[in-house]
Amino acid sequence: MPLEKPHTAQECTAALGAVQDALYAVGGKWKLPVIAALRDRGPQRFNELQRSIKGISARVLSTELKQMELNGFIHRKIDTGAPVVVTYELTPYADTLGNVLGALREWGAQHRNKIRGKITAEVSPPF
Amino acid sequence: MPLEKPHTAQECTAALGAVQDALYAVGGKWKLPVIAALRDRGPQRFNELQRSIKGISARVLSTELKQMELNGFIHRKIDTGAPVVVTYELTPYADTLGNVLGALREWGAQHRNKIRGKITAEVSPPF
DNA sequence: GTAAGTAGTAAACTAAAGGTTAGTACTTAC
DNA sequence: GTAAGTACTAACCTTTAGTTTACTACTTAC
Repeated sequence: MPLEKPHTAQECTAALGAVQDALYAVGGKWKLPVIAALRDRGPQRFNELQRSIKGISARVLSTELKQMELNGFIHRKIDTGAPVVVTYELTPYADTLGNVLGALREWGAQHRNKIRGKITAEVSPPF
Repeated sequence: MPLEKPHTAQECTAALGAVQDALYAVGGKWKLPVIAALRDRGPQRFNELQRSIKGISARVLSTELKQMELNGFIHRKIDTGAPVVVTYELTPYADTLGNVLGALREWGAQHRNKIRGKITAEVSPPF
């Protein structure tokens, strides 16, 4: 069952809203690549991060980082020494996405196979 | 860990792609409301469905239904009797979204509380 | 025959997301 | 002092998502 069956209309609306909030938090083109870059290359500075994530522009990186900071996924660390150094890093809170991303990845992988299978099945038989 | 740590760059890219495919399949403004409407009101005809989902236009409903049919979530049943009757219904495959939607709803609900808590905490102390 | 319903599609629009180019203010290396 | 780097922001443009309004072709009830 897609969403456990809620009993009241309020519960149903709340469940829908919660799912949509979650989708919004990880949705868009670049949030996952940002998380992935920080996860497997560690904390990075702005330009470093831009180079890590192929194709992202400074403008978009900047806005994504701000949203993700608001959502608590990212910490913007400022060292106010001789040259100010700004470093972005994942917070422990970002780890709470584990289940969500795990479920999405698993379902997505299976779905990809299913769709590919369908196309191959429709096209291949006579060959 | 957000995404179990893959060992190769290929695995990492594949995992990211899978997550993005999944997000695409359930993303957008209306796919979840459509699923919810069919889930709790049962199979419905086009205009019926449009009335069930407050605010959706015929054009958008039409395109959402087509995409969801391609993804295998929905079956378009045609009874070619005296008046042709078209009915939309969820397929068993739509149920495979259970884990994904469950994880999203749970995380989303918790996140909503966290964010609300933060704002209240920031604003309320002196009062 | 006309009013209302079914199952949509077409054309034109607005809004939101994202991309491109350029520029700021500052620092460090040569 | 000039070239290159850091950490961005501003202005503008394109693309995509979603909305609005109207329309078709067909059926059923009165």
